[in-house]
Amino acid sequence: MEELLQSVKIGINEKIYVKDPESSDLGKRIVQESILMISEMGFESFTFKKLGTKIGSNESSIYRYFENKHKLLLYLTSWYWGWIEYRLVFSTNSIADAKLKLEKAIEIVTKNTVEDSAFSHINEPLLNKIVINEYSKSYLTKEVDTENKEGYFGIYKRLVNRISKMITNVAVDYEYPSSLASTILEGSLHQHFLRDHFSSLTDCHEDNDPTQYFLHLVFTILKS
Amino acid sequence: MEELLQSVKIGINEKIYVKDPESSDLGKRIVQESILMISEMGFESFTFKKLGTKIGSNESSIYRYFENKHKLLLYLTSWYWGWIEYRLVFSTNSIADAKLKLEKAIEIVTKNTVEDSAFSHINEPLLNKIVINEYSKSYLTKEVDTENKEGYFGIYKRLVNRISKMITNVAVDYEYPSSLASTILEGSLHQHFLRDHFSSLTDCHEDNDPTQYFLHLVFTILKS
DNA sequence: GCAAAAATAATAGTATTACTATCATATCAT
DNA sequence: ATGATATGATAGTAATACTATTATTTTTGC
Repeated sequence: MEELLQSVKIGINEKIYVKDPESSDLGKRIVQESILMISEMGFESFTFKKLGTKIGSNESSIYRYFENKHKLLLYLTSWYWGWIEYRLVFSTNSIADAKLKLEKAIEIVTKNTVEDSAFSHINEPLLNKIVINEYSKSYLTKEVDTENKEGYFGIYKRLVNRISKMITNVAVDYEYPSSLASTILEGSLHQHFLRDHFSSLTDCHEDNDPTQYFLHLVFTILKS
Repeated sequence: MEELLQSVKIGINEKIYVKDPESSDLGKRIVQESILMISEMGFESFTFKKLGTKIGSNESSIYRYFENKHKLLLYLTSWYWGWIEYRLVFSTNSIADAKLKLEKAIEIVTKNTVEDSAFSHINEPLLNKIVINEYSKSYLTKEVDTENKEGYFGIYKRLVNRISKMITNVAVDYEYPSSLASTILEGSLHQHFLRDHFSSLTDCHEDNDPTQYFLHLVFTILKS
């Protein structure tokens, strides 16, 4: 299993990058360091110039991998969702019972992220922080529709649809499986954010985490 | 009632602006035109220079009202939530039944916005678009915690808490009233966004709007 | 082991942004 | 009429988000 995982590569829409960062050492350093920098200083303060200095490389070299920092964010978040999807498929595949399957899926999607040794240059917990703090910015733009047509959000959409189908498998008559699936994904990021910055707006704290909240919410709805 | 409304002013944290835009003609034009421009071109493309040109005024004059465009966004979104809160309090005040009260609140908070003649320089439907597309950007920053301490998000927090209390009044034993309230507010904006740009990720379309989805969701949960 | 190709680095330059500062002019209140 | 306040015009700055060009390394194919 460990060995199997080591050969897995998260497949990302090739239009998102100019040159595949997985294909070279510099590329991997760009990805690795950008995760550290963005999680530390936030997406707006992050620049290719700063990243170049940090990795001892040149600004112009980074542009050979990504057109701009928006594309880099799309790359990082796509990778994250691809990784979540992979883990979701992997862990739910063998579960026959629809309810248990959905339960597992919700756990994977809403739990706080732990490190995965299979991808050594990627710090998953920090990437998770980035997704919580920055993911919305990748689609709340004037270019969403064109970028969506280009398939830049493909992995995320596939993930929502997987969960939507799992919901339908638990309750065929439920009228809002896609809305509920997207609420789980987006809402979970939001609850994590509230826990960190607006604790009075959430009941998710130490024991009561977003996973508990959404498990209760989803299964109460689908029971009826 | 019409006359009563005409004298209402949405109270916004004074630290958000340098000079109250409601206090002058130029200020009102700044607010009025910025709503049109931001909703049309998006927040990132919008600049004070462009706004100055549009209203036949000077960039430097706009800086006398708002420190920067981030503060202007805080102002506009605070106004929006203040206006929603006002309408929510106004229309639920006379309702004695807790369930009907919450139902009304959810309607006000999740429905698509219609124009309000009481505030002539503010185009509420366009402001609603701005909130859907840009609100997250106002708090997904490195400065959230300091700005939160300054009270910049006070109106929004009060609104979430009002709904949270209404939830508790319907179901005392429900464990996640604040999380559910924040899910309704944030989730509703998200479902509106998905309807406009990622229709495959939502079941909210013409007839099935976010209001229906959340009414069903909330009352199913609180029933049990 | 060497030449060609590919990758990376260095440098310079551009338009735009997000301001700040200063000074001039217009309006308004007493 | 005077002084205060609001607004406008102009200029300037540092940083950003790039593009373009040329130089230097590194890789690779034979």
